[in-house]
Amino acid sequence: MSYFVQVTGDENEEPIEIPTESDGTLLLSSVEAQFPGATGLKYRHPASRGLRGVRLHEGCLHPPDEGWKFVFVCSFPKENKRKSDDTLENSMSKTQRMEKKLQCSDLVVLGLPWTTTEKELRAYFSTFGELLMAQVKKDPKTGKSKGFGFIKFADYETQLRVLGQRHMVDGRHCDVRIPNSHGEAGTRQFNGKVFIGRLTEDISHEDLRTYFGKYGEITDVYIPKPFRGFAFITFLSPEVAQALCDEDHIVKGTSVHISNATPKGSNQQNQGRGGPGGGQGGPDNWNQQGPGGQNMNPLNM
DNA sequence: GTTGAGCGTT
Repeated sequence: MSYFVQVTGDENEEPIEIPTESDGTLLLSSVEAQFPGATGLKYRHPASRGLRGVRLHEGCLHPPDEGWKFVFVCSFPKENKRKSDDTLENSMSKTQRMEKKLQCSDLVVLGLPWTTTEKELRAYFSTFGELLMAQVKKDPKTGKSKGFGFIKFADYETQLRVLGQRHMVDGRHCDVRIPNSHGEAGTRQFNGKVFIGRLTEDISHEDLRTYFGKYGEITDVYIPKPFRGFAFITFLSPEVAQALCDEDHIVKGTSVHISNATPKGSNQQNQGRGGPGGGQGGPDNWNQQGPGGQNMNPLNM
């Protein structure tokens, strides 16, 4: 005789009744059929008021001593590892990525007065809409402005409005354009490694892990020492890395650019190795070791 | 101490 167990994906949702097996156990696969991704069940025990897990053995969920008379809630992986606003932000960026056209990009602001500060830049462009980032590019030695900067808006509509007109900042006409660097570079991705460009020195390993950990498990973060303005992040999932490629992300107020960890100017390191057809310096060759155990691939892929 | 088309420390 089979019994129906009330199972819900969330404590506030209406339960679905799922049939047990003839031996009184509930198959995890039956639960998964209704709640894809579920890894187990839990329930709130009336006496202890605490959440209790249901015993799971070889795909069979075993009833508590009281039987299947509670409402059981599905457990999902990583459920407690993530704050709710994190998951929100996560799914947000996922849907935004599907509509890349509607996503704001960094904008370059040309023709700024030499004296305009980041604060003034922000003050001016904030009048159009929420600003996520504002930077004035300066000479690192003198600290003087180079006369241009970068901004990023939260809303695409705002971006369109700002792009469609000329601007007056501190008494000087300025142009706002889509940066040249925004082109679609190599979309190929061979593993989970991405290049993080335009990094600033105040961004640490931990900052990168914290920020990019939202998108997937990170297996490595590499920041060259001495500082060189870039880093590499390796994700467990190549798909995650792929999805992030060619995007701009704001980490600690700096817009960093993510791109494929493939060297830009396919360097000639593999020449003379006698690959058929002149060895096109592809990923297959990159793991070959040079003399002295040196990795021939400059990017350590 | 300057400048005025451009593009962000691979």
